[in-house]
Amino acid sequence: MATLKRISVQKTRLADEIYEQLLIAIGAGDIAPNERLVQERLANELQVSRTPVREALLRLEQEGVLETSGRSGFVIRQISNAEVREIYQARIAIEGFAARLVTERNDKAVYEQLRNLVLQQESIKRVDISAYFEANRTIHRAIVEKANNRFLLEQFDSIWNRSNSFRMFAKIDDVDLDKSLGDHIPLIDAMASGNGHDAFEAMRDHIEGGLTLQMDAILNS
Amino acid sequence: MATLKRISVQKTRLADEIYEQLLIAIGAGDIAPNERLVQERLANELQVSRTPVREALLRLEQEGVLETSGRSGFVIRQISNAEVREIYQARIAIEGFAARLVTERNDKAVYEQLRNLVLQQESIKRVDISAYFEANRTIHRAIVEKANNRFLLEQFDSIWNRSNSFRMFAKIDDVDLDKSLGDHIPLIDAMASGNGHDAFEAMRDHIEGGLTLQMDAILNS
DNA sequence: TTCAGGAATACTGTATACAGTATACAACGT
DNA sequence: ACGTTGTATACTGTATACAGTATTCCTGAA
Repeated sequence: MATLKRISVQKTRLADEIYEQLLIAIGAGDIAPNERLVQERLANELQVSRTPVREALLRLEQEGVLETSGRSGFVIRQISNAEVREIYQARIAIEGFAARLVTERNDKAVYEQLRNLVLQQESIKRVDISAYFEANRTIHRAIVEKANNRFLLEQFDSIWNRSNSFRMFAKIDDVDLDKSLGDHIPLIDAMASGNGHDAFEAMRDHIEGGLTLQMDAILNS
Repeated sequence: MATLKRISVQKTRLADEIYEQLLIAIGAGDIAPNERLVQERLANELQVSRTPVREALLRLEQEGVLETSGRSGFVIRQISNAEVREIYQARIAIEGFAARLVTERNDKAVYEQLRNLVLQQESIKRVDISAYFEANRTIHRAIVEKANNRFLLEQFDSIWNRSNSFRMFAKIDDVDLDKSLGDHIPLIDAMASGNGHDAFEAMRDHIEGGLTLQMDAILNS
């Protein structure tokens, strides 16, 4: 008998779907910063019981997206300015080293794929902040993916999920975001130059540029 | 009226305690690699209900320590050789950059504190692998702590928890572990020399030395 | 002995029930 | 109006109940 493919079993837990939905809702700003996420209310809205809702909320709490507000439910965790700086710094550690690893692979095909992706993402219509955010995330994630290290990728996702919930770019002017998004080709070029250290420093400069924009926007708002 | 201290509220969830216990038990090797962790059995042993046990297991699954084994409970997730390499590589990203940050702070007092800690940890009686592991973890964690970045520290913990559950050093000879533990003072010296890049590379060399020991041990066993 | 088939079971995932405590509210006195 | 006290409520955390499916075990035929 021919070996048959296992039919997709969708061994999916409700908790996972709820987790995803909440993350998206938070990123889209559909949940107000002070809104209380109450298990029973969410369960009613989603037409499930409290159990999977609770599991999703606990996971988001664990990941630093939500925090428990005593006996009044969960709330989106607010990030201080100091934490914003630390997030960008941690990104340098991960994405900078990923850029170095990619460079040390020295595979021309990889650079071409990255360049194509950047061009494609830069050309999308950016109607809102979320679109900017996703384009940026897609580009940076692709670089980390090319480093072939699932732990670096995991940590990338972990840190970006938090930025997502903070709606990191919400305060930056469109014109600056546009400029920042256009900064990616030089980054790939630096990687393609072949020196791992230069690649790291290029990523570092790029991310620090983003941090500067972010902090200026916060201070001017 | 005198201001009274808030009595310790211990707003602790059972799930958190169970999580800690399981992590310790796994690290100590008290749970066999193929042992099935069944919710109801654990609940009976711990004299609690399935709910907090399940929450702890789900968290450990999420963190990559356990994996679900279909309808036969949870099992310790085995790590492939490729993943071992990736773990060490991710450590270079995080701990290397942390070393650079510490060096760029250029605070003499910090180096002294680190040196004292290293001397203290190197002198402990090492009765078993776990003691080695913890001494090593303590030293490296202290360095990351000095970088003053809670996200780097979080990622450090995340990755070391996995190593712990993998019983990372279990196969390495005592004599090699001894030598490796003695390698930390030169590392601090390199940081104290004041150049951030050198600090990064020193940490990189140090961690890659550990990787070599690890891989040799695996291949010879 | 080995394999197929089917019943029993073991375990998960989800729903519901219960207990306890912080929070909100209302009533009262000042 | 304002604060204080008692009471109701809302919400969490934990326990238990239920449903469904993979896994195991047993039986019997080849």
